[in-house]
Amino acid sequence: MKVKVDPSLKEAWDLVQGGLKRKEVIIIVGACEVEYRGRAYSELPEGMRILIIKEDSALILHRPRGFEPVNWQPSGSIIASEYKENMLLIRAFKRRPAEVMEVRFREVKLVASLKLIDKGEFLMYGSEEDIKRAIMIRPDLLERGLRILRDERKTDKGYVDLCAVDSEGRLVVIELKRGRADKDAVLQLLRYVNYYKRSGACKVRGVLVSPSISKGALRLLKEVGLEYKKISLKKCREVILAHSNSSLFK
Amino acid sequence: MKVKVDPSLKEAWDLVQGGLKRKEVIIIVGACEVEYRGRAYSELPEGMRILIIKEDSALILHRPRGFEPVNWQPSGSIIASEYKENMLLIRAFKRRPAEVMEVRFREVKLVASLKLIDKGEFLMYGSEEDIKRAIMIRPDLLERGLRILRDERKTDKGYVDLCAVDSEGRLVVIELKRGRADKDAVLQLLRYVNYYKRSGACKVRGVLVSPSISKGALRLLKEVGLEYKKISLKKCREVILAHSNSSLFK
DNA sequence: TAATAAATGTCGTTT
DNA sequence: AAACGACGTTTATTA
Repeated sequence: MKVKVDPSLKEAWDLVQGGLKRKEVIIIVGACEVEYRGRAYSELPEGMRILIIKEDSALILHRPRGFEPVNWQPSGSIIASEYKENMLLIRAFKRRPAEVMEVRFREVKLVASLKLIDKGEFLMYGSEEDIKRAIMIRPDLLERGLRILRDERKTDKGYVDLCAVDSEGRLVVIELKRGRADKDAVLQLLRYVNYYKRSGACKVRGVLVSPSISKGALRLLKEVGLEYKKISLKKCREVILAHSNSSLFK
Repeated sequence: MKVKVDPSLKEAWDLVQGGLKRKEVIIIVGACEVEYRGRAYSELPEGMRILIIKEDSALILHRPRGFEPVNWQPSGSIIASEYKENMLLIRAFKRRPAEVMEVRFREVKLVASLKLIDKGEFLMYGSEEDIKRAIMIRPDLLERGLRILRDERKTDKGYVDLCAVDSEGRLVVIELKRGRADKDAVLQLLRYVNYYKRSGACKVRGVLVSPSISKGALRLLKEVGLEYKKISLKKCREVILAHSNSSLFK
């Protein structure tokens, strides 16, 4: 790891050049101005910020407040650094869409470059995919007598989350949301249901499944003759865990 | 600014405590494991990462690759740091929704805490708002004889981007998109147009305005009897600049 | 490559 | 507090 506190711009540039060459992660803290041109245009006059350059050439520039970076460039950019006229320039190009971000440092307070070793596998529970998994294990989470049709979404034009057949033989189109469902979710479901109604002969139901739903969405849902079923993420997690445990004993 | 390279965990903790108290921006680089519980659940085993704690208590944890943080907590969290059992704990709570993120450092390579002075005003051009502004200045960007109705969106239930009256006295509902318009944009416009058709007596047109549109969206648009008008962000920018220049001579 | 939908989306604005 | 829509959304998946 190479670190310099209050380096000259020339020293900082040397360190950045080395870091880029070795594909390390680089952190620069200092006074800079920023310009972006691409899908939109932005300007940011001088101020103290933190720039992170990652080993896959993603760039992230942070101000002292807020969760979001003020400017950035995603992975796979082409990065160049230059030292001229008492400035340290960092420039990141990208094609498709064509975009450029340029950071001009007037002063660097801290610069560091190091290889970050990070092999940890990130695990997340509670995604929409997890709800789907739970329902496929236990369709009765929605209603008794429900039979899930595997991979219906592939065969159809729309990307339906799940399809099933109810105890009376009706097709049940299911739309899942991991958070509060809104009007968009209802319209999404409506599109799929209409598709099946047009194309198929059998009766079609549409069910929106989520932990909660907005008032407006629920009103719209009922207006267009769709159904709502509440589900708990916690319950889904339990079902998945119980199932993977029982699978161990097969 | 306080910086320590390869500090002991105790030293790092001292520096973090001081930084939190003074509401500075803190950067920690080191080996850590992470846990998150809230709207979802996540686990990340040990690895080298970068943690930024901002002065408004936003937390951002970055791995060596990718644009997005692997874990985070937005502004306004309650942050606590602890030193125990050979670990430096950083913990961020948030209510509504209730969420906790905990970072456990086993080793710290670099820690820095400093006051970032950043008064620069961020300027961005090319937003949807800019398209709206340009059309309000020069409605003929869309078509001749168009008259924009000011702030129609306020009086209505839906948040229509713009309303206008065409040369034949028909109401024109306008939906703006700064990027490529998709099916969602068409459905959004359709909702507003239907609202006006139901509630009003006069004839209603719906026009989607954007720099480009997806094939599927265009097909859907025509199916439901709406119109498309291409617009260039560059042109909008020129119109706004020309207008603000001419305003100087009033 | 385009299109389509998810996301711990976040953020701002209005009700 | 809830709802609604924009975002340089980004990212992943699929045709």
